[in-house]
Amino acid sequence: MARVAAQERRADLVQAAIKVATREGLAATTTRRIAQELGISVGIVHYCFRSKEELLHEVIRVIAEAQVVAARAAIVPGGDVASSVRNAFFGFWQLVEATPQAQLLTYELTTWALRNAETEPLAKEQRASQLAGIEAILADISAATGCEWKVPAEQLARMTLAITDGVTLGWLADRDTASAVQTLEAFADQLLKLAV
Amino acid sequence: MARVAAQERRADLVQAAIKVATREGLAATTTRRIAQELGISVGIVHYCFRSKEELLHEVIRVIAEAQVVAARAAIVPGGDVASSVRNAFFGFWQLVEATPQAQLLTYELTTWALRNAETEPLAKEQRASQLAGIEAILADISAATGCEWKVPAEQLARMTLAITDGVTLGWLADRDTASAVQTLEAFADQLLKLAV
DNA sequence: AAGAGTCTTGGACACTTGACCTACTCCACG
DNA sequence: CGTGGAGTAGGTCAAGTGTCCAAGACTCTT
Repeated sequence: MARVAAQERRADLVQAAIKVATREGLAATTTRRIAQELGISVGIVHYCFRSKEELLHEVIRVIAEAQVVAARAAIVPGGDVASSVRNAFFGFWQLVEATPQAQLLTYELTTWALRNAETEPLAKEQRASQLAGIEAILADISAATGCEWKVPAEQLARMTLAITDGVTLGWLADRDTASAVQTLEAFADQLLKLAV
Repeated sequence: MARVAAQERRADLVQAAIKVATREGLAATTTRRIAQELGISVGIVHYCFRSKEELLHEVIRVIAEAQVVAARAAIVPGGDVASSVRNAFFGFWQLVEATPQAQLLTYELTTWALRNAETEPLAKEQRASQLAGIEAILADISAATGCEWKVPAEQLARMTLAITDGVTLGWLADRDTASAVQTLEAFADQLLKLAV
């Protein structure tokens, strides 16, 4: 295999792990399977990472970052509050529909992280970055449209995250897109009533 | 070990599996560990169930039923719409706070079921029964207080499930009870505006 | 009491897992 | 050059997994 710097290999391994986990599930994501994805030998995994767990830590961090970036890029700036909020939800939903397996993976990673004490902080971290991302979007909308929120941005972010998480999880199970979008729109309307 | 009828043993095994999975996580729930929980030999698991998967199918069904029963038992009859809705949310939240690991298990089971084609219907079934349970609760409230809902009960149920799922998942990560309750209350208020 | 049918046992099986090891190849630098 | 260390290949390891089986033990019917 081509010679690659260890640090670059680490990034490659993280990406390979994400690919495999997205496609086949977290349970099927073994060190062998990850190495196979890159066409390299298993030994490299333990040369680049102290353990498989350390690799998964990195996976969670990378995904959390990517989520925030993707969500923020999805919103279309400009327009009034109503269309901004709707656009934000719509952008988010496009992401979900385009990458259902990736969404499922985030839930798998969350439950995995929550199951033992040492990885639990990662779940908190992941959630904190999600909330921060949403708060940033709300601030964007507020700045772009000159509106204010009746409730603190922090609480608004928590409500939004609960909604998106809940709707996504439900849709992953029943795949009823029409209902999911309808629910999302209903919540968007409710949210708009909190704008001044 | 004491001689037990196969059908009874099946129920015992399901309960043992739930105990182990709740306490130690779905990944740690092996056939050996389940048998150990009952103090019986591993062979019995495959004497009573065709496979471990069949056992987990049963686990999902039993848990889904229990959830609905618990949620429905939470509402206090009598009183106005506002207190009924609040009571329902409050009762649900008490269950979550009392059994965080059990809630985590439901998410683990959902992601597990969604990961392969043959168990996927179970995830749908689980969700359908949750929705049906919430619809029943909404109907109860409607009947008891003589109120009507501005939107179809089905959509209302979907919104409620999204909220409870989202808030629960978030709380499992950050354990910020005050914020979770606040978010739940905010949603309850929004929901009340849909009552006539 | 004898037998049939129902449960239980403990071990064996084929396989996968994460971890680790050693011999090797290659490249940059002195 | 040539040498040392970074990077690789491929294999081994013990411990785990779900599944299966033969043999025994219990309980009811005849």
